[in-house]
Amino acid sequence: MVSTRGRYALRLMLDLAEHGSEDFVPLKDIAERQGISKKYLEQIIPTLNRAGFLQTNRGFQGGYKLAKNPDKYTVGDILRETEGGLAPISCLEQSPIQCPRAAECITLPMWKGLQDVINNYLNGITLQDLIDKNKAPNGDYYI
Amino acid sequence: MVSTRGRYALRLMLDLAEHGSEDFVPLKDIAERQGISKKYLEQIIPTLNRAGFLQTNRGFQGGYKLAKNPDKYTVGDILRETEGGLAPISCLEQSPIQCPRAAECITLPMWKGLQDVINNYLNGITLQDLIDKNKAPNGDYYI
DNA sequence: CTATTATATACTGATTTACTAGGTTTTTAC
DNA sequence: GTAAAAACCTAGTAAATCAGTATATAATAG
Repeated sequence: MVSTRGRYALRLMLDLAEHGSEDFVPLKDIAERQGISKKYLEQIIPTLNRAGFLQTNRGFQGGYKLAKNPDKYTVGDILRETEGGLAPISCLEQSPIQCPRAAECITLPMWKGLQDVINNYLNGITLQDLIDKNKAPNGDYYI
Repeated sequence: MVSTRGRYALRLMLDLAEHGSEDFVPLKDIAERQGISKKYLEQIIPTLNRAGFLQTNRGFQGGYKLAKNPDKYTVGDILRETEGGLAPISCLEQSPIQCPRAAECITLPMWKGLQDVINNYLNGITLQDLIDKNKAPNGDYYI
């Protein structure tokens, strides 16, 4: 289950993709448009920033803009960064796997398969894809 | 992220599939074989029971057995029951969706697609499939 | 009757989630 | 050079969830 952290980060990035082509966009504006607490976004954005996703300017008329074009960011990129990974079970959080049962675990390959299915899906969708809704008029994002 | 509840439930069901063809299997045995606290399994098993997955007998030589053959239970069935659903975000937990933003939400179809991808994958794997590891010799469970 | 099992309910410590609060630093307009 | 606007930093907190324990009751086989 992805938390508000990841979901808000995605909406923040989408907001920048839609509104921040030239000027820097202050967090205040994003918070208002998206209906999310600015204080909470302030806490989420350093993760995006440290990942090199953003350009920032401080002070008057400062704010944020995307470092690259919207088609260069996948949903998978953003969620992995802000959620701290997308492992479906805790065993798969570290690699190599620490669990002493790993060698004989009958369910492990199934979980790995699930992880692959999730990552493949999310890596196939960019911010630009989400904006160009016509790419999938019936809401069908299957790969 | 699926919790120990769902993972232990799956291992419990697999243990029954492997060891409980004729006799009733007591929880004590499952707990020992799987290295899981019996007390914790006692708390998880009523969910499986209420879902009609099990046959039970109390008292001496009592225990549990599967109500149907292992190929009749998918991983999706078991996880949805014990985890209380497999929605990737809280918005998708109820249907119809309650979120007032749903109509204009640009990310919602993407999340629905993720939910479908997850469910399709997990609905395609039965307990029997997990036991017959040779079905996927390289651990490749893709559909 | 007794040992063995399931079943039911309540409790608990630790962690995570979703925030809020308060402050400091940097930049710009005037 | 001052005021305002913004990013940036750190801490706190109420509620929920997680991962179990603990205790008691009910049914069954022999």
